[in-house]
Amino acid sequence: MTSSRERMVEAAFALFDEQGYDATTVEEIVERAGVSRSTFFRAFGSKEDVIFPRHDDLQARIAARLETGTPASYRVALREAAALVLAQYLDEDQLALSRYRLTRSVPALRDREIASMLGYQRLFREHARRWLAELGGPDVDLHAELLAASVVTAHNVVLRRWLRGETADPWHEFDDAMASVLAPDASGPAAQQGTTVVVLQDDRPVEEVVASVREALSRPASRRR
Amino acid sequence: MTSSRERMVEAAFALFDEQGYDATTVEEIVERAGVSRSTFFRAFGSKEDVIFPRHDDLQARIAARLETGTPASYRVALREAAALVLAQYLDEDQLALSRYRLTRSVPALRDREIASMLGYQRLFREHARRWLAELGGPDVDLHAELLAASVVTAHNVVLRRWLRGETADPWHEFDDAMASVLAPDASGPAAQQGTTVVVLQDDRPVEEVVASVREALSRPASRRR
DNA sequence: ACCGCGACGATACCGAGTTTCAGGGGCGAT
DNA sequence: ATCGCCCCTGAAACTCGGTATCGTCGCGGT
Repeated sequence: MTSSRERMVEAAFALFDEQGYDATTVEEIVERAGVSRSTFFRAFGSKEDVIFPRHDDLQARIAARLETGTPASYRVALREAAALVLAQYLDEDQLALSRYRLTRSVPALRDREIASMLGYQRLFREHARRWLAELGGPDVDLHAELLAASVVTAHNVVLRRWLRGETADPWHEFDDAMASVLAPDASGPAAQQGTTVVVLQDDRPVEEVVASVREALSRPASRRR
Repeated sequence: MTSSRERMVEAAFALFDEQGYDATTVEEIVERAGVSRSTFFRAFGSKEDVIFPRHDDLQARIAARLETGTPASYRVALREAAALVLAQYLDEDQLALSRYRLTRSVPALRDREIASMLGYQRLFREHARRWLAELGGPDVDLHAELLAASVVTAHNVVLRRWLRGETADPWHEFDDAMASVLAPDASGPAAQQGTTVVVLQDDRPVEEVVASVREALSRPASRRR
């Protein structure tokens, strides 16, 4: 005996696959699932929510994991909390792939997924802020924000690769991505670019630089450096 | 003679301030603005869009500036593109503050603003990907993504501080934030003596650009823009 | 049997957004 | 001046997501 909630999720994804998200009404979903409109909105609150059936659950597990972190081990806490998200998607498998197709094609759903990711990022940020505050350092707010954004972004890159079928070993890529973001001696993404800024002039007189600029502007744009 | 578009924006913000976003219907807005419902939806497409009246315009300006970037000068391009966003908010002033109050209290609008920020971030990411690809280096995708996320996040921290009235000099904080995310290590001697000249846009008269360069070189490095 | 409670269904209603049709006012061409 | 064209506007009907209300059924506890 499948629960009516499961039947609604199943019916919804099937109909979205068949005729698209916008073209599918809640009326059709509840009809196929054999329930009433009231039941649908009681269970999911909105038509969009049925796309992310286990969102609340995941958010709670992330919060729980972050709660156990300490300033001394905050990198591990962030890494494992991000791993919870990846594990959830890998576990959902077909559901995650269907959702990916939908979020690619329907802007409203894409925005919705982004918002939920930012929800996770908010959890990361708040905990990072506390940890970094205890550790001390300059501009804790900015650093915590950047840390959370980097972790979530790195996770998303790996997740998206898996969703596109571009990787066979997402966990390995996840470890690498987390290492490049959370490595103790790395100060941020800019420090790892391995690129150099081109210094065009150093101690030439100002007027000489100005002359170079004027000359450069008279050349075709494609040749400018 | 104010345009009907302006009157609608004005009426909408006034009503949102008075009675909140959800409690205000489009009917009331158009009534105060003296236009019809049809006109409203023709001009803005949705009730949410009226909150971000110049969004399309800003997005276009960001894209235009990023187009002028080169691999050698990508940090400056990113920095100045981000500066466009901050400048837009500072310019809107009261409108930006009203919007901030709304986005804090109405989840739907918060999601909407996040989505538009991510729209900017997407522009940053795509251009960063191209630039980093030309420069070479490991995992261009990941680093382009992290770079874009870091720039946007750093910008948002400064913007939010200004919106909360926590800073009197947002441009100074912006410079610092961008430096901590974009600048190569500034402790080397080359960074102290060097002068980097980057021409981003060339639709201004040559002499005007030259004048800007001369003037900029006479100012302290941290204040250049 | 009685009660409480939680899940479900039916209905009415609100408001956002779309579609369609009907003016109406500039504006250049003849 | 008149005609035709086009763009902007208004009016009204319609779809559909989401909310609120109320009645019903099942089920365990007493």
